[in-house]
Amino acid sequence: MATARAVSPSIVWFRQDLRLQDNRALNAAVARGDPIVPVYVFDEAGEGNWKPGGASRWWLHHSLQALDTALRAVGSQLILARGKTGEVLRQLASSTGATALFYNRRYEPAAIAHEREIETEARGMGIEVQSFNSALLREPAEIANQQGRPFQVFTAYWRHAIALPVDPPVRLPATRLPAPEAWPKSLDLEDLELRPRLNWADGFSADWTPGAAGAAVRVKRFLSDPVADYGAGRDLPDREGTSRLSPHLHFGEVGPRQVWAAVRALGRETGVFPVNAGAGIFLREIGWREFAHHVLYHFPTAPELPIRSEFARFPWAEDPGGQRLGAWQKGRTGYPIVDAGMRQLWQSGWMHNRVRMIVGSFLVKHLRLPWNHGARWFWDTLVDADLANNTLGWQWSSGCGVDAAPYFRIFAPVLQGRKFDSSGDYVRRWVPELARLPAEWIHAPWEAPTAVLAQAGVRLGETYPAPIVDHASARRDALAAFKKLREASRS
DNA sequence: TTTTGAGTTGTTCGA
DNA sequence: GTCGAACAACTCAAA
Repeated sequence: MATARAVSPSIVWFRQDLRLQDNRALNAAVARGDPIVPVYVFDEAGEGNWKPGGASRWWLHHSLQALDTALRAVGSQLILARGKTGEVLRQLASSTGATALFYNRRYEPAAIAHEREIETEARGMGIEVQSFNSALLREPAEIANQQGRPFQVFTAYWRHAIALPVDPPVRLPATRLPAPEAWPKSLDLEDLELRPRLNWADGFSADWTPGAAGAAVRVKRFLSDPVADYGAGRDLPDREGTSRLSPHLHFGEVGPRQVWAAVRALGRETGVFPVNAGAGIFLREIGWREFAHHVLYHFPTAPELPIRSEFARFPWAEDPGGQRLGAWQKGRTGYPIVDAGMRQLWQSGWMHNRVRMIVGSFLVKHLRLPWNHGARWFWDTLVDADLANNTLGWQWSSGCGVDAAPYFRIFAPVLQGRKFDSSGDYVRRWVPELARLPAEWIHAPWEAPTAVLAQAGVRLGETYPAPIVDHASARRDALAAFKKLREASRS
C-alpha cells in the first residue's frame, strides 16, 4: 500500500499571458506545489465574432514557440491543443488526474462567457479553479465614478485610476517547475496551422521578435532613450519614437505592472516619478489601454455597435463594388500619407499611431464608410489586433464612442503629412513610386508642377493614383452628414 | 442639489 | 503672418 498521496497536477491554462514572469496564475500553481501542466488551446470558436486574423496568428505562432522555449529552460514544456477548450481541458484533466486549474482573466465579451463555461464545467468535474489578473493594472470592475457607474471620460478615469497603488510585478518563485510523471500528448506547433500558407508575413520577422525576451528588449530600448522625447517623438512616424509594445502587451509577453515598474525604476536615483514629461505621457498611453478594457467590459456590444446609438443611423456613403474600401485597404487613395500608412500595415503588420488616426479619419470622414470596415481590416492585418484597443480607437475616430473625437475634427491628410512627416521620408519608405518627389510636393503630388512630376518619374493616374476624393468637398459632405444625423436624432 | 468648467491627438475662416 | 472663434453634445467632478 503506497503511503504517498497520488500526485495530481495543476493545469495552467495560458491565454493572453504568454510569459513566465509576473504571471499570477502560474505563481499560484507553483505555490500549490503539485506538478504543473502548462497548456495553450487554439480555440477559434471561443473568440466569438473576432477570431484571430492572419497577422495575429503569425505572432501567436512565434510567441507560443518562445513560451515553450522559456518553459523548457525551467524543466517544463507547453502542451498545445486546438479545438474546444472545454473538451481539451476535460481530457487533459482525466488523462493527468489534474485537480486544479489556474488561469489569468480576459475582458472581451466572448472570452468572459468562455471562462464562465470552462469554470462551470471544471467545477462540475470536481476541479478547483482559480483565476487572476495579470493583464491590467486595475480590472474594469474595480473602477467606478462617484455614482458607482463606469467612467466614460478618459481624463476622469485616469485621475481616479492613477491615484490607486500599482501592485509590483511578481517573480516566478522557482528555477524549475515541477513536472508531471508523464507528459500528456501535445500537438506540434505546426499542427495549429497559425502561419500563413503564402509567405506574405515573411517581412514581419525583420521588425518583430515575439515572446517575452523580445518584449523585454523593446521595453529596455524604449526607456533607454526615446521615452524622454516621447511627447513629440511619438507623433513622427518616420522615427522610432514609440515603444512598439502593443503586440507584446496584447499577448501578455509583458504586463502593464512590469512596464510600470520599469518606468518607475528610471527615476530611482532622484525619486522623481515619472522621471520626465515623456515618461508621464507614456504611462498615460498605458492608461488608455486600461480605459479601453474598462469600456469594452462595460459596453460589451461596442465591437459591433456604436456606443452612441444614434450613430447606427449615420448616412454612410454608397460604395458600389467596394471600390473605395479596396483603394483604402491597398493604399491607393492618392493621399500619400494615407497610402503610406496602409502599406506599412500590410507589409509590416503594424502602423504608427499618428498614421492610424489619419487613415481612420480618412475612411470614416473622407470616404464616409462605416468604421466597422476599418476595425475589421485592422483586426485582420495588425499584429497587435486587440479587441478593446481596436474598438476604442475606431469609435474614437468616427466620433461615436465614449470620449470620442468631436465630429468636426476631420484630419486633413496633406496638413497632417506636412506636419508630422515634414521630410517626406515616411512616405518615401512605404510609397516608393513617390520617392523622388521633393518634400515640398510629396504630400500633395497633384499640386506639383508638371516638370517636377516628370523629373521624379511620377505620372498621376498611372504610376500613382490621383486622389479618389477631393479633400474640401469630402470635408463639407462629412459635416453635412453629421448635421443630418443630428437633425434626425432630434426629431 | 444645482451649476459650472473642462475634456488625447483638428481645421478653417475671418479679423 | 497670427489669433481666436466656431464647429455639438454630453459626462464628470468640483464648487
